[in-house]
Amino acid sequence: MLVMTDGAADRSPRRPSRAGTGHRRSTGRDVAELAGVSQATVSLVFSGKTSGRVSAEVEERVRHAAAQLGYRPHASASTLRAGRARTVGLLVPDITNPFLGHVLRGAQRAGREHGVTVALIEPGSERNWQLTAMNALNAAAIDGMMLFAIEPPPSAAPTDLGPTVLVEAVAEGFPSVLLDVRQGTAAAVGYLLELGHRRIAHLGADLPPTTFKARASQWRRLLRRAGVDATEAPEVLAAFDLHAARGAAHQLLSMTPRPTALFCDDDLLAAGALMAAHDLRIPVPDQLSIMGFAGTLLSEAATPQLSTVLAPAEELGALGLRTLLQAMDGQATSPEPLPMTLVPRASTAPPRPPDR
Amino acid sequence: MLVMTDGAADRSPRRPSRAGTGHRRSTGRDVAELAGVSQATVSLVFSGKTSGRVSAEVEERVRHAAAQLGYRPHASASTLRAGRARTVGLLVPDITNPFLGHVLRGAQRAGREHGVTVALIEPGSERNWQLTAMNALNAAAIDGMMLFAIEPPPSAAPTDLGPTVLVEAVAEGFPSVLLDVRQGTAAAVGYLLELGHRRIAHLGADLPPTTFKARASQWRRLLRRAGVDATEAPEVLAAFDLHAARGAAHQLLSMTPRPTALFCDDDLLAAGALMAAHDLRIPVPDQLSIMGFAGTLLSEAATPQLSTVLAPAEELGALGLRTLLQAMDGQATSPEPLPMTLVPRASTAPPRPPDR
DNA sequence: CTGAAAGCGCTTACAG
DNA sequence: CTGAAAGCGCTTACAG
Repeated sequence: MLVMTDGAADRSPRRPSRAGTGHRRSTGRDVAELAGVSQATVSLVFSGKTSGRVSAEVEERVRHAAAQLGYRPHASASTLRAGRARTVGLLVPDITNPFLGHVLRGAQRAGREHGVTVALIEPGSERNWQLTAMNALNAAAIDGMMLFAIEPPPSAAPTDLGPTVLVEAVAEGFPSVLLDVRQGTAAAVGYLLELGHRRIAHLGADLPPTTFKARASQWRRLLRRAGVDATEAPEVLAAFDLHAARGAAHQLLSMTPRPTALFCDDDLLAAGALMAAHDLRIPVPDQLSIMGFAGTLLSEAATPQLSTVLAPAEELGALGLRTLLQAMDGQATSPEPLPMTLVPRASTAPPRPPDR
Repeated sequence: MLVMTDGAADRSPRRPSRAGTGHRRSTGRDVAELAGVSQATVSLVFSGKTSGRVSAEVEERVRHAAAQLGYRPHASASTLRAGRARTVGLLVPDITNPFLGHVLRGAQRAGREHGVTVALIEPGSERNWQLTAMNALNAAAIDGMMLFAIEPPPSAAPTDLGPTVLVEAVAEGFPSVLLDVRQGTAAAVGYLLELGHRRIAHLGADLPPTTFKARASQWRRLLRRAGVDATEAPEVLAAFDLHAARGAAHQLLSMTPRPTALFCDDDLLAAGALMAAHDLRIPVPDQLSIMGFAGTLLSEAATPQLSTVLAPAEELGALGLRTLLQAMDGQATSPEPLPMTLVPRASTAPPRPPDR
């Protein structure tokens, strides 16, 4: 049996080493020695700045030596010297949001192409996200950040925060990356209208980001244009969780005359509405159509499967990252909003004429 | 309008500065100057090593000066000098797994107490997770890692990888943090038996981690002990996604005699089973009981809501982190597995006597 | 095309 | 209880 001593021998003042692993990390100097070049050349090779500086033959020698030693540049040394971390933060209000995984994945994939790492940050217990963000920025742990469905307070000027891009949120002076929620809402509500529904109620999310306001106003506009009166098409807002949505849907479904369709701000809310319909023994889609929004796993897993409007989540994350990279270069421009796709499934059908 | 120039003036060779923010980050030296102490004292204050080294009065002065300047220690400088990143990696096979958000949250909260950050790493496009992990470790970006539901290949010795803890996975020589899956399975299957079911089929996940094997063997053991023959209680394995689960459940539900209950390895698989029951017009729970496993959002959002066994996800993450911290100190011990909790909901009921 | 050297902002053993 | 100084491993302008 091998007993790993970590003690006396390792306590030399100037030579900190990774605990427990036994072997010392190799450095650029080690690689340089083995390859017979200077340490600067090694650095050039690993930062991809060889063109016109290092010959192909020397580069090959360096890479070979590095592979032999299992060398990777020390991220912190590089950050410290170069003044950038090549890491950006993705600040989210709730890590457990099912949509998020795909946004993060898209951002990470796009980041990988540019040598940038995406760190997921949930402000959580700290007082507020702005503090968290400033801390990360001041600690030089990140070079910039994406705020997902969080709006900066009006007091926060873009220059206070360092390079920042809003994803599914809007604020004066910040570049935004958005879904085309108006078009998505038009697709969803238009589809319900085409099926023959008129009493299309709205189960909305009671959250500040404008992405939700846009759904509401567009829904209202389309119904008005179709000649549906506001009294026929009620609206209830719910907190962004299953149980609040279930309660709000109960309200909507107790109205007389009862809505024949529910347009929900998110799949999560639609899942809550499905629970309410089940509670009240209202068959879906025979007596009630339910439309989700987002196209998460939840819309597929629901019974019946939810008709929804699919958001290109990975693309949103990737576009967010690319826009942030531009903002870090001082070129902050908001790209075109990303189109959404209607996905008709089993939770929607033409309205049935009332039985009585 | 303010035009932010980033150019000439900033191009001095020795003085890299954060782009676009206008103001230079303040350093420990700035704080020291303002507080009238040495830079070393500032460092002592911020690394919490003041006791018996810095007087309360001086500490207060330093903190005040730091607050005025908005100072935060430079994370990379600290990492470089101290030889540890105070960051650990959480390696996961699939970022979008709904269970994961809670595990990560638990790990992050526990980490915060120890000044440790948890970075979420999805190996994704890279060749394999081991490469990703070694890269992160070699780049000194992380000090250790948790592998969530991933088993290291038999060839990987614990010493190759640096400090590593397995979460919901087991391998020779690595400390493991586990759910008490045997107890959870006993709760689930015991509950179905008590309801009066005998033909309890198993819809299993076709994945390597032993956590799944444990469910299968425990299910089989309990049925055998209850006198239920293997032919009465069939088993089908499915890939870990909704559609595979749906297909596998179709298989189980086409058998004669049909199982009266399905014990599923995860809520996701149970949701697929629910879809299959719906496809086949088998009412749940009247003609078929379905048990999930995990207690994710999916089990709540399903219609009917899924009876399940709740895994303490946040606690699992927190315990994983604490165990990793111990492993980094050379004290690698596997804690007791975490108990799971039966949550009876609407997808289970006593079996109905066959109609014919 | 390559090398020598400065210095990023910290931490820490040591001297006082 | 406090300060001066070394050095972690890089990147980069400059000299050759």
